[in-house]
Amino acid sequence: MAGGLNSTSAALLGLLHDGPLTGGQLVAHAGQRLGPLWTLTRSQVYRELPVLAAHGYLRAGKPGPRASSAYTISAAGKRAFATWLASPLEADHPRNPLLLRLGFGSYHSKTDLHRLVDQARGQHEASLAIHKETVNKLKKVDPDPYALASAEFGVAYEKALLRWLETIPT
Amino acid sequence: MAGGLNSTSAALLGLLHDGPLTGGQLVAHAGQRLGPLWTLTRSQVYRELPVLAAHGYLRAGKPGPRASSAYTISAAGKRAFATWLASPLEADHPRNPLLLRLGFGSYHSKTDLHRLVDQARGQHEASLAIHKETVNKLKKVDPDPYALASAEFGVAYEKALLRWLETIPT
DNA sequence: ATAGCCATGTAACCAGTTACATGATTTC
DNA sequence: GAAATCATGTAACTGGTTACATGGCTAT
Repeated sequence: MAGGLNSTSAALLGLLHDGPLTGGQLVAHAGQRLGPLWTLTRSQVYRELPVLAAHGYLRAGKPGPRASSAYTISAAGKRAFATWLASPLEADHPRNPLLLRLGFGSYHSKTDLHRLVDQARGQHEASLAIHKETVNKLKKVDPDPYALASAEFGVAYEKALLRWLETIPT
Repeated sequence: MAGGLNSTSAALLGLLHDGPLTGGQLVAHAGQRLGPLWTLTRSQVYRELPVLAAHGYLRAGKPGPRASSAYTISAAGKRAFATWLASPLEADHPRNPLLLRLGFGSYHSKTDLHRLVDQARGQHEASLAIHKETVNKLKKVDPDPYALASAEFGVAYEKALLRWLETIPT
């Protein structure tokens, strides 16, 4: 972490801009605020927190119940986060299990291929519904236009995938 | 690997259906045939090959230059691959660095936000061009409709993303 | 024949997932 | 106040990336 933050750490620092949080609270906030856009597991959070503290980006408060302490972001932490925000965008490497299977399409039996497409359709229709709901909720409640844009990406992605799905030769 | 194959191993077994290949050749074939649909590094290949051999899915030939031997898929290997093909589709968990940054959109300066969007546009226009070219090549040369469908997914994905990009509030 | 280059294989590292142990809290 | 449940923190493991060492090939 000499040069820059990894995405997980950056996400944590970002979340802590709104005030001190404990590990558990961070996990919860990440789930809500970053939601399906970027996942973050408990293990990752608890692994990164001490590292960030060691770098002086965070300061741990007094341990509460279960040795859980709230972490506060420092000035250095805010600086590191700002640097990350301005740093070059990492490449997007989508890795879709459906595509791998489809790459071997000619080895599939007709039935297996149909099942594969059906499964994919089911999964992505479900995701589409979730993203649509998120969009609707945000439109009513939250004024942050970027959270809305992210959710709309989800909708666009799922729609594009579903449309493409129907073009697969059977 | 008691129950099923992981995606990497499955990809290797799939590639070996066309005949014995060495580690290096497998890497090359993966790059060509699976291309951007599913990446596979040398390290992964060399790690999985002995494991697959130990399971009896592959049989190593006589070592050639540089201790590289061609691996042949066994009947058990073909069975394992067929089982994998028919097994339930894993979920698709896209994880897009752009979305994470955008999730913190309100912390961006206007200039940084513009730069972010510009970078993303550049990256995805480049990807779109590559996928389009792949589609064109395949249309002329390769008769496999599934390879074509995969490449067309690439095009659809990039187009959807680029269209969405322009809707981001500046 | 040698120098430089490329391909091959290895190893160390980092990120992400799953599964577990145990401390707190609620409920009866 | 005991039992069941839930949240918290840890640890082990798997998958993926990066960086390195060295064998073999090519060109002069």
